[in-house]
Amino acid sequence: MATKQRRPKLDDHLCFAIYAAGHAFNRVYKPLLARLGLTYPQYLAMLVLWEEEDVPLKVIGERLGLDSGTLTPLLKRLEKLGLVTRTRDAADERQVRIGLTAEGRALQDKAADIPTALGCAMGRPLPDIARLRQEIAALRDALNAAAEARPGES
Amino acid sequence: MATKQRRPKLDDHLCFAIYAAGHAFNRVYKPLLARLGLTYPQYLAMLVLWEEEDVPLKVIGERLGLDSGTLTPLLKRLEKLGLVTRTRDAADERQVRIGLTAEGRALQDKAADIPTALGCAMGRPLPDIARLRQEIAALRDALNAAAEARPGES
DNA sequence: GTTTTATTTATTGCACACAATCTAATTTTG
DNA sequence: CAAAATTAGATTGTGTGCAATAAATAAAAC
Repeated sequence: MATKQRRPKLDDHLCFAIYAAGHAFNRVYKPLLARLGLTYPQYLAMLVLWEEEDVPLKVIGERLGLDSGTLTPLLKRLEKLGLVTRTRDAADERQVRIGLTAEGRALQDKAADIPTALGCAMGRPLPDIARLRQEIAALRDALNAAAEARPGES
Repeated sequence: MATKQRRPKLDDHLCFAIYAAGHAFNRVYKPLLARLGLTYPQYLAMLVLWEEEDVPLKVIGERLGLDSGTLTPLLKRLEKLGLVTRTRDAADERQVRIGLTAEGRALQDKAADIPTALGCAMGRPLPDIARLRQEIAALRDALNAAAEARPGES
């Protein structure tokens, strides 16, 4: 009687918990990132580039799970902000390689305190966070595999 | 040396795990909801209304964590689909009460198999899911409290 | 070497998501 | 009761997200 619920309510849904947590993260990040002039997805793109510069757009898309319809305008905005460069690859002119400007590289230092601020906002011990992150990553992989395998089969 | 990492990489971020898991959920839901003619946020709004009809827009906003700028057009689309009604409250004309049409109520049956499909896609035992959901809900509350308390303080 | 096929990016259109602003209606205050 | 403050929605503008399409280039097949 506790389980076997026919019509799950909104708050029983794991998907909604994730959805709402994503919004909550955004609310915490927004004022912190506003000082850098970045949105959250732009910050994620910068995280990729701070790990490795001069990568094709496609690689950023694979890392973030976003396609060119999202990334093309996003990266153009970062270019307009003077943080990244967009250049056609000379060897394969289909590819657009995304590089960092000096200003884009320098921004990493200004962003250095953000992870600390987020750690405080989450208010839980680090090992807890790490475990949760792994569980959610595994969940994401299972969902992506299911979406890939049977798109819409019930 | 294992901890105390100065510059966390993308995949170390819990926020990114949540962000990517949200996209993954959406990819699984999309083909399932397409058969009902709904998007995922529209489905969430219907979940609220299936719990309680004839509620003000504001109540839906509080349950989902969305504001009128998002909900007004979303509910107008649901109205155009013939699933909900939007009527000014006679007692307080500032409020728009959202009700269900017969068709909107009937849609609940057509959506009955979706939670099962999602359970399969997640591929983990139910108690596992429930615990994860609670942990993420607690995280969301902590983040929202932090965003509320100090908007942008580092 | 030319035709076909596949890959990569860009573009367009639709639907969120949220800040800021506006309007109308209600409640509070004096 | 009248003025001020609050509240509920709507509107506008910016920025994702993704499907579908187009365009350009490279690789493969013949």
